[in-house]
Amino acid sequence: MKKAVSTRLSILQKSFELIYTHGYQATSIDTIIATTNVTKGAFFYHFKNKDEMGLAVINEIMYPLMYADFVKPLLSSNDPVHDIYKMMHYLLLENEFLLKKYGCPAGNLTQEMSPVNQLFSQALSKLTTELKEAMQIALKKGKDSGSIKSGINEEQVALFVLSGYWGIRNFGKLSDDNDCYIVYLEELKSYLKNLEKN
Amino acid sequence: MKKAVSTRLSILQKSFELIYTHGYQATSIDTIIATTNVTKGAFFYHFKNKDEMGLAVINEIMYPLMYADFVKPLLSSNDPVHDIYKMMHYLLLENEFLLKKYGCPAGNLTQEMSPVNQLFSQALSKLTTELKEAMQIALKKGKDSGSIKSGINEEQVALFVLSGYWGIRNFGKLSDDNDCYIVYLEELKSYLKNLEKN
DNA sequence: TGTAAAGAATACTAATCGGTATCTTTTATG
DNA sequence: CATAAAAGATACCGATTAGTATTCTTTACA
Repeated sequence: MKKAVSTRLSILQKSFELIYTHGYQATSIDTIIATTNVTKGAFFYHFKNKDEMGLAVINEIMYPLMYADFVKPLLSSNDPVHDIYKMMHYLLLENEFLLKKYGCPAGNLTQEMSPVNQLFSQALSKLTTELKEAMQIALKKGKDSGSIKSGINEEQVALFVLSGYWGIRNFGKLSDDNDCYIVYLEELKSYLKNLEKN
Repeated sequence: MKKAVSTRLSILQKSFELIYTHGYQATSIDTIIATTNVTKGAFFYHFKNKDEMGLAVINEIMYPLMYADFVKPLLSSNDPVHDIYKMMHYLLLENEFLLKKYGCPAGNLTQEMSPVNQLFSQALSKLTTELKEAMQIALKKGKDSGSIKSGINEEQVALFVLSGYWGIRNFGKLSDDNDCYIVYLEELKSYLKNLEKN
C-alpha cells in the first residue's frame, strides 16, 4: 500500500511539472514514464487513461497548491488591500517554483484544455471560483471593518484583480526579465489604494 | 502567380482558425490540408516546415488583424478613456469572430508557444509591444489634452489594462455565458473613470 | 510555340502517440 | 506458509505526426 501511493504521487508530481512547463497535450505518457521510475504498466494501473491522470493533477496537486498560496492567506486576512498586494508581489517576484517563463499553471491549463475537454473545464472552474470567492470574502471583511470603501463591488474587484494576474503572467512569458511584473505591481498598488477609505 | 498567392493565403487563413480554436501544436498539417483544397505538396512548397507557417500566421494574419482592431482605433482616439472602454466592450461582447470559448488568439499563442519557440516569442512580443505602445500614445494624448490626470503613468495603465484583457478572456473560457465579461467591464469602467480629471 | 521553372499531387517514411495484452513480482492476509 | 489480489514490467498495436521523394501539371516568357 505504501509503495503504490508513492508511485501514484510521483507520477502526479512529475506530470504536473511537465504539464506546467510544456503544456498538457505536449506532455506524452512516454515522457512521463521516462522521467520517473515508473513503467507504462504501473501508469495504466493507477490511471485508466491520460485524461484521468490530468484531472488528478488538477484536483490533487494544483488545487491544494492554490489553496495554500491563495485561498488560505486571503481567508485569514484582516487587511485585504495590503494582503492582496503582498500575495501578488510574492507570486510574481518571490515564489521560486512559478517561473516567469512558464506562466501560471492554472491559467495555462485553462487556456489549453477548457475549450477541448469539459471535465478539465469543470475542475478548473471549481478551482478558480473558489479562489475568486475567497478574495470576495476578504474584500467584504474589509468593507465591514471600514478599511474599504462601501461603494465597491467585491465580485467585480476580485475578477478584475485575478484577470490581471493571469494576464500579466502571460505577458511575463514574453520578456526575459521582471520589468513587466514591477510595472504591473505599481499600477496594481495604486488601483488597490483607490479601493481604500482615506 | 495569382493562384499561388491565393493557395498560400487559404493555408494561412484556415491555419489561423484551427490554431485559434485548437491550439498550435494540436493543429496538424494533415488537418490543415484536409480542411482546405490544398495538398501536402502545395503546403511544403509554400512553407519549408510547420513553424515557418506558424510564424507567417502571426505576421501576415494576426498582426494586421490586431492592428485594425486595436492599434488603429487607439491611435486615432481623442478620448482614450472612452475609446479603450468601447474597444474592450466591442472585443468582449460584440465581435463575432472572437468566440468566448476560445479566448484571444494572441494570448493563446503566447501562452502555448513562447516558452517553447523563441521565434514565436519574438513575433508575438513585437505584436504586443506595438499594441501596448499604441495605448500609451493614446493615454499620453489624453494627458496632454487635459482629459486624463497628469499623475498617471501611461505605461503602467496600458500594461494593466491589457493584462486584464488577456486574463478575462481566459476566465471567459471557463463559463458558458457572458456574465464574467459584463462584471469585468463594469470594474474596468470604474477603473478608467478614475484616470480622468473630474 | 517550346521550354524551363513554378506550383501541386501522390505515395511514402521513421518517429511518436495513447493504449492494450500478457506476464511477473510484490504485498496483504487467512 | 499458502494464495489471491495488488502492483508493476515488457512487448506490442493501430493511428497519427512532421516531413521527403518523386512525379505530374500549370504558368510565364523567349
